[in-house]
Amino acid sequence: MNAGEKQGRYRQRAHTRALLVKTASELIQSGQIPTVTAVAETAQVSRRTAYRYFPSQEQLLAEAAIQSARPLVSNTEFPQDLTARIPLLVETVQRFVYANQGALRAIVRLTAEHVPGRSVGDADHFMPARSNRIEWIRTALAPARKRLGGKHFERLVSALSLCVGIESVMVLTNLRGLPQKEVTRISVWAAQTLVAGALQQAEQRLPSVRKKRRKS
Amino acid sequence: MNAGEKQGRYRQRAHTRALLVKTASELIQSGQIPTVTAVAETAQVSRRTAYRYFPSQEQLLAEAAIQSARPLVSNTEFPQDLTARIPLLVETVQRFVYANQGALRAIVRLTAEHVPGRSVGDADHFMPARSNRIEWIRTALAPARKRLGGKHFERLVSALSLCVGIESVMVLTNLRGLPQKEVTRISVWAAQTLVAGALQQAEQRLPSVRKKRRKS
DNA sequence: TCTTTCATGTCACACTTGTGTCATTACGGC
DNA sequence: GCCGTAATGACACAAGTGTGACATGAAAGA
Repeated sequence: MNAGEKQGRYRQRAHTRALLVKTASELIQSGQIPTVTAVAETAQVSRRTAYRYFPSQEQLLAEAAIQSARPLVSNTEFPQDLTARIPLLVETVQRFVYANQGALRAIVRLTAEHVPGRSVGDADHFMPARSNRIEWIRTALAPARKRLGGKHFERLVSALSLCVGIESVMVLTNLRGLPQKEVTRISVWAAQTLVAGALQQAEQRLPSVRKKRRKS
Repeated sequence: MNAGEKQGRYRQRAHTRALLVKTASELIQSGQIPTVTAVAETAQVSRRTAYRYFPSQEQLLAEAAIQSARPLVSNTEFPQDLTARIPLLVETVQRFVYANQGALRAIVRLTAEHVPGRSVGDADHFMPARSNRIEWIRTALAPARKRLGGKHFERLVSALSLCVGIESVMVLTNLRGLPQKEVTRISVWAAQTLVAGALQQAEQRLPSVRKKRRKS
């Protein structure tokens, strides 16, 4: 038996927990970074109870941020042409990032604490923020998988994960002082250039295949 | 009269301020994220005084982190060949990032809190964390400035700032689970590909200049 | 030397984060 | 239905963050 999930008053527990997350999520989306007290009061719940479900403010906010982020991930319809998919990918992701900037920055704050080298004592910090960014990129790049081969495909995915997402927005905004429009422009250009370069290198690696690329 | 810099007891002020930054820097480098109280006590200074120089803990820690980072920025001798400069730039920066990961992640935590949209009240939050990353990139790319032109040069600088630095390490480490060696490899590839792409596009924009570059 | 500033220290206050302790209430099992 | 336990509330506490208000001592300027 792993976790006593459906035992005792699990219904009440689930309700309280969900209520807290939902309340925190709403407060975050309204622009604030709410205190535990604020969340508890808004949720009509004792502050102590909030701390019973979430060991720290950050845990609560992180979960709220993730929840408020997830619904916006809709399956964007990608065109067939690879070169047209990239701007669509980047613009969609960056628009999403700007729409949820507060929540995503909270996630960054949390993951930034987690220095990979050393896991801290007996704290069971479950790392929450496995974003779906990688999935989006993989989907958008799917048509290039065969042409690149698994290894180079993954390298391109990794490279694109640097050009897209909250971290890229943070860098271009805070370090370079760019407005949203410029941020998106740069991201799109970088992504396109990387994809073009990867394809170009692939062609040079396999010059014999080049002529066959006309098949289907 | 702009700023009363050298008026009054400016010597004493400078000393106290430097002492605070230095103390905080040392505490950060020892792995902690010190409280203002801790910094003040270690520096043998009243807590109130620390708050007189730095309006918030963040300001103090940010400045300390920057200072602890700066000494490691030695003028790396760049070769003349542009294509050889890029790997050197990336490897140097990424090695530096890994060496100061704790401090740099602290900076990220701090800057991540600063949501650009809304400035809070009358606090004169001057954002401190202008890293020198941009300088390094500009220096490394300097030979390409003429070929690219100011606008495209800056775009390339922005794009490279996404592939290099603590954020890139965080993304590739936390999101993709890559070890240091792989992180550096990906970063180098991305940077090289971006530079090559930018140059290629510049040639296509100015075909008349092409014959003057006889590089293979 | 003697004021006059100015940097600093001291004390205090409101607010937040976590945590511990104990009472109360309401749900679930019988 | 009753009872026991589990969820919650009510306080309390230590520590930290910023921020006032006021005292004090030392350096600057005459």
